[in-house]
Amino acid sequence: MALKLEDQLGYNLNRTAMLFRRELGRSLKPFGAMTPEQWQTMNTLWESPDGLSPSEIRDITLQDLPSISRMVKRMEEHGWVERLADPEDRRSFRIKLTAKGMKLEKEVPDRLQSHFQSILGSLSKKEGQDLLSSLKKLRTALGDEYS
Amino acid sequence: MALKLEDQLGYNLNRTAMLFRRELGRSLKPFGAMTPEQWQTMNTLWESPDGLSPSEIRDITLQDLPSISRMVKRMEEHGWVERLADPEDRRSFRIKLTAKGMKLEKEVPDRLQSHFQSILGSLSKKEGQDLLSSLKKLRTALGDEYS
DNA sequence: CAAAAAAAGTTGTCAGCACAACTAATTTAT
DNA sequence: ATAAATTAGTTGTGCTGACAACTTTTTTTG
Repeated sequence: MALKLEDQLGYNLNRTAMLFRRELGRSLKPFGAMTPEQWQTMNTLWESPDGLSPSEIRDITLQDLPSISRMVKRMEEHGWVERLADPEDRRSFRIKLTAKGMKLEKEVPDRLQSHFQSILGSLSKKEGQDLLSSLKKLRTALGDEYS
Repeated sequence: MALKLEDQLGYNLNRTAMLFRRELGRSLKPFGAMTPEQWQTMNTLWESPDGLSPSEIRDITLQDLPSISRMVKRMEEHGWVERLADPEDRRSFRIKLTAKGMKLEKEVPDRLQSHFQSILGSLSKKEGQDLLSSLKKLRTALGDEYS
């Protein structure tokens, strides 16, 4: 190919995301076997007092429904969430945090945030903004529609 | 959190990479059930006439050795590659393309390349360069050392 | 209103990531 | 030179991504 692998966007995008996920997973290890995907889901739930349906989680996190279905089962077993019937649609249900799940919000993110901020701190403010803007453009080109 | 999810770098990075991989997988579908990871591996092999060891593939693609071990088995079954003893190190071996595997280089990438170039074309030349540069900085911050 | 189409989840299967535990071979140290 | 440490790869397990097939419920059509 014309371009060296090291200078291809797709390669760097994928590699950076993999490293990021790996680092997140390892940082999460001390906190009760929470996976990156579970952490992402917990994050969305911490911001959603009314709970979320599996479909809503899918739209936010891009996980597929089968994975969410099985992940929620595990999160229930951990006691972080519970499934409540959706009064409006009997096909669906609401996933809501338990008291235990809510407590995790205070315990987990603090150290994580400082850790990842130091990583993102390797970029200047402008670089960060430009990166964000470019990623959003790529998302649009990849057919991702967002608000 | 202070930042909306939609404006977090990690979120956008992960989401863009997932969309990219998904799109690649779907584009690859017509070509004999090749997965994105297998395609990435084939790409490195097309540029390595002497073959690669599993460890070398790991360094290039960031896949882990267990996955590579099992992936190579499948690629052998497809008849794309073969495993040859490494005369220098009996623990290792060389993975080399078969004639069938080499032929795939001409058949697959053409349409793929134009497809993904149109996606990457949503960024200007400068945006692409800046994106690349920022991703490399993040890689470094994430402990990835590269030439 | 009844039939058809669409949507929400679940389950099964295959592929990949991460990690642990293991074997075999090579390198380093004593 | 032998013992210890390291390296290369494999196998097993749990979790996730993608897709197909399926059930149940809701929405749309005729």
